[in-house]
Amino acid sequence: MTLEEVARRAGVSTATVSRVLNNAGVVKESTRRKVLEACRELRYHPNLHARSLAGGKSRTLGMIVSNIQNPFFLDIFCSLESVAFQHNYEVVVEHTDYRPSRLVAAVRSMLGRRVAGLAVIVSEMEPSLIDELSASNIPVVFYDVGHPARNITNIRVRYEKGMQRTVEYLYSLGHRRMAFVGHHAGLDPLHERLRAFLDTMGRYCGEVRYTSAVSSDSPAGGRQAAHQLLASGFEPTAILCVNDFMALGVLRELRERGLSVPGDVSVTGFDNIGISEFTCPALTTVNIPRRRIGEMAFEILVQGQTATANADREILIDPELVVRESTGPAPEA
Amino acid sequence: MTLEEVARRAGVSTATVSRVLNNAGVVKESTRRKVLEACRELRYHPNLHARSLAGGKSRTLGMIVSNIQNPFFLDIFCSLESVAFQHNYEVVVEHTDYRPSRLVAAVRSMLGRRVAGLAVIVSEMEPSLIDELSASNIPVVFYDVGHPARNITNIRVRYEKGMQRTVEYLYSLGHRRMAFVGHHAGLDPLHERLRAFLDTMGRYCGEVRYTSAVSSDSPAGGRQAAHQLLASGFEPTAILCVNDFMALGVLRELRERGLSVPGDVSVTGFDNIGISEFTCPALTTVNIPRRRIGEMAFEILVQGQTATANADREILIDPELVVRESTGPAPEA
DNA sequence: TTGAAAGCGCTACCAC
DNA sequence: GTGGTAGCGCTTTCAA
Repeated sequence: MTLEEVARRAGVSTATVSRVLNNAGVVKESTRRKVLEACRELRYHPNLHARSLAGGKSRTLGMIVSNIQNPFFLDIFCSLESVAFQHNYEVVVEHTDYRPSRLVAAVRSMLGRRVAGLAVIVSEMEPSLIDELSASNIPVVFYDVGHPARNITNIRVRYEKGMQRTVEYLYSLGHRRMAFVGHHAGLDPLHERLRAFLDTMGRYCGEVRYTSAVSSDSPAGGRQAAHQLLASGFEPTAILCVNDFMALGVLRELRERGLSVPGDVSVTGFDNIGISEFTCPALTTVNIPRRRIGEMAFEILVQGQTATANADREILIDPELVVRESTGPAPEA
Repeated sequence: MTLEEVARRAGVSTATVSRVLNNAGVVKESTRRKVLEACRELRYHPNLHARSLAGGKSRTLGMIVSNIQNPFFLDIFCSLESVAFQHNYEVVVEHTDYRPSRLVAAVRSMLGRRVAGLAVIVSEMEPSLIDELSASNIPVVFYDVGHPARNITNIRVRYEKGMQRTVEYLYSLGHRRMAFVGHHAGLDPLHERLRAFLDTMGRYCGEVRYTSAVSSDSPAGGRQAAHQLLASGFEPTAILCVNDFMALGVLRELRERGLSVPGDVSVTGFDNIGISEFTCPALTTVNIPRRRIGEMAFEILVQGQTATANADREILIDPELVVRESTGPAPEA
């Protein structure tokens, strides 16, 4: 089914059909009606590839995330998608499973689609990408990774701040043995969270003992990490998780072991995903404004042509601690 | 950046560049190298729209879901995506927010993309769609809704079975006051779950009292529904949720109210999503094999050309009860 | 208000 | 092995 067949059926030219379908130019009401009817009868669906090719422009945004199963990423996607939808854009999402090679492939694929803008919300990185993207000339938003450039805006969260506040808070509650649960040790931005943890620990040198464990980014991973942690004999009074998703599993493992939270062990997450409020006990965490990040991404990608000052090319977010029920005084305090 | 520029730079024809890029036909190793280098230097990314247009075929599958935030849908997407990826296909996903109008738009959009196959995993429906899709001639898989047709395969879960087993199980534990928590009362397949509940209730006529509440498909919705339920004065000893996602909220509300699960109230979900195992207490639910559904969808869409018998066009899944910790004897039993 | 026709960037077929 | 070239289905001037 093509434009031409519709045109023939309606007894007009393809140009006219195109005008009708795009509400462009002026078309006599009667012909418009004829065209629309022909479309219906023929069950015509315009070929979007042809449209993009001919039109040269695109109303599609791309988004790449590390792990779409983690609500943190999913929420940002939904937020972006929602604003985009309101503005008559669509967004296609791809995920990398934290693998740099898949990141590269995903970026290529997005560039091949000629997306109008690309949001890269990932934890892994491949240095060559920033050159490739910067050369591509399409608006790009990086979250967590990458560097600002002509067409690249950076959004990053000050993890150190969040981590620091969390540690200070726990310290003030008397905790002196803390453990960090993370995932994918090799990745930079995650390393950043771990480093933030270690740095903060450094300040209490001697005073606070600590360790860390690593597994996959999932509740099951969190559970496994907690298991490992507990089996090691190190008896933390507080476990800080790299994110809420893993914290779910940590909570579960603790319960399984008969340890009460926060009675025996305090637990903190990071991100403040929706379900962190529905865990038992409700999770103390660090809020990252995912909705806002999605909205910002849209603004930057679509309306960002205005702001060209490189000064605006880096956006910093200060996360804030959200105290709920999973943290309390250290047992021995 | 176009094929032609690459060809010029490499000193060959566009045909040759195309061959190299698609590993098609035979190309001398030296020219192949030249072409590849030109691509690299020029940072060339083939225009996928042009490719689809010219090639006529597509390695993209489409998937439409009602609520991508609900892990049930997300899991099926991930499963499909994963098999697809292994076979060098991609899948684009769109979500409808349970709105028939968005379903129609999503289908149109997918048809416009000329996807190689379409999986429609939704709870809402628009009757005209099945005609439209059946005319489109692309392989389609419907889950829960729609009817089999020449190019349409149906996967459906026998909710009645799952619901029935759940009710029987609860009944055997002494429960005589049950409540159903659902969402989007108007939708057919959901109605189906509710009806399954009501039907089963009917069997115990007089013996079991029951009611139901409705809210949005989210933990917050579940919480609200539970709130409403409890405020009504009806004191259920068991709450059956339309899915696990909402059950999360129900569990939370109960805890908030100081009601113990399963001591005071038993709770069941449906779907057996990953986190249902991580709730507190772990959720008794009905398993729906999401991974398998995603895999089946792929097989049907991509390899399904073989099976043409209409007999194969409907696949039934019997869900099974997974008993965990959120259910127990009725308090007064 | 409408039509003719020149591309958009690529694939695929047919020559050489 | 490689090049020429006719489309793929649509948008978009430019004329009429």
